[in-house]
Amino acid sequence: MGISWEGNAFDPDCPTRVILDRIGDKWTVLIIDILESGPLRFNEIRQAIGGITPKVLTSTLRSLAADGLITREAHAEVPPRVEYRLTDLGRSLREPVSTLRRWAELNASAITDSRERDSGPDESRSRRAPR
Amino acid sequence: MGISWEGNAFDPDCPTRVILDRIGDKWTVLIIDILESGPLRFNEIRQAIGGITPKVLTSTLRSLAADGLITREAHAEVPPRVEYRLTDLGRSLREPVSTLRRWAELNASAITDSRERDSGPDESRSRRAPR
DNA sequence: CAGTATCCAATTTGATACTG
DNA sequence: CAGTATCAAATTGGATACTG
Repeated sequence: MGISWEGNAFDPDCPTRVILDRIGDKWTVLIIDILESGPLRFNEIRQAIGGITPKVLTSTLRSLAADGLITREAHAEVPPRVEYRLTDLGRSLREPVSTLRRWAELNASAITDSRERDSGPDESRSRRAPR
Repeated sequence: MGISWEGNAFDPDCPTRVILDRIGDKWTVLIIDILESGPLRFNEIRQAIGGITPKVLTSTLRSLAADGLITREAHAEVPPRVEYRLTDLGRSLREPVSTLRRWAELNASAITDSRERDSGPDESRSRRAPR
């Protein structure tokens, strides 16, 4: 209904806050992207991403599954085989994220230019604004 | 243009990563929303939001200004008056964020239901998935 | 008014090693 | 293979007090 959550960003259960937290996560969007082309196993995801430790991958995957964005299917075999698959809900998230991505790419230079102006023309280039 | 940054989520300078980091921030979206209706002063923003400490507000505002999403105008008066104002770039960000917000609200119940299913029907309700 | 300065607690992230 | 267990490092967030 028309209930406005705006201003409720403090509430960790506000749907907007929930999804903002998810996609703000370093790995979430990447994992969703990777799963788009089909289900993958734990180590396949791990290698596809590179740089993620098993612990972090596990917790990210769990969060995604808890929110219903992906499913986890453990096949009772030996050696074990577990497949992670994007749900329809997870797939549907790609569209709004793409919108954001397009905005980001379209305005990347504006942001970069602003940052350079901000840090000053003759300042060390390695510096970046605090986040 | 066609250059794909997908898979470059590690690079903190990847435009998508940049914007995902920004809007994933607890206060950013809220501040942008609040500034929509007109420029505000430091303490006006602070009170409008509530719960943010000056230190955090300062750094958030600095980041936003560095990326060109808002401007900071200090008027040489006493007592000092500083106005923060949304830039066109900042305003333009509201649309993709709204798309995301709509998705979140549309799918909030699906996520909530999934979480409940995930934690089990008879488990403590205070628990939430790790993020 | 619009911040800054300190300090601290909590959360995250990761490296590394180990196991059902 | 698909994780878990530990531990350490780093990044935040916030409380509180003070200042140009």
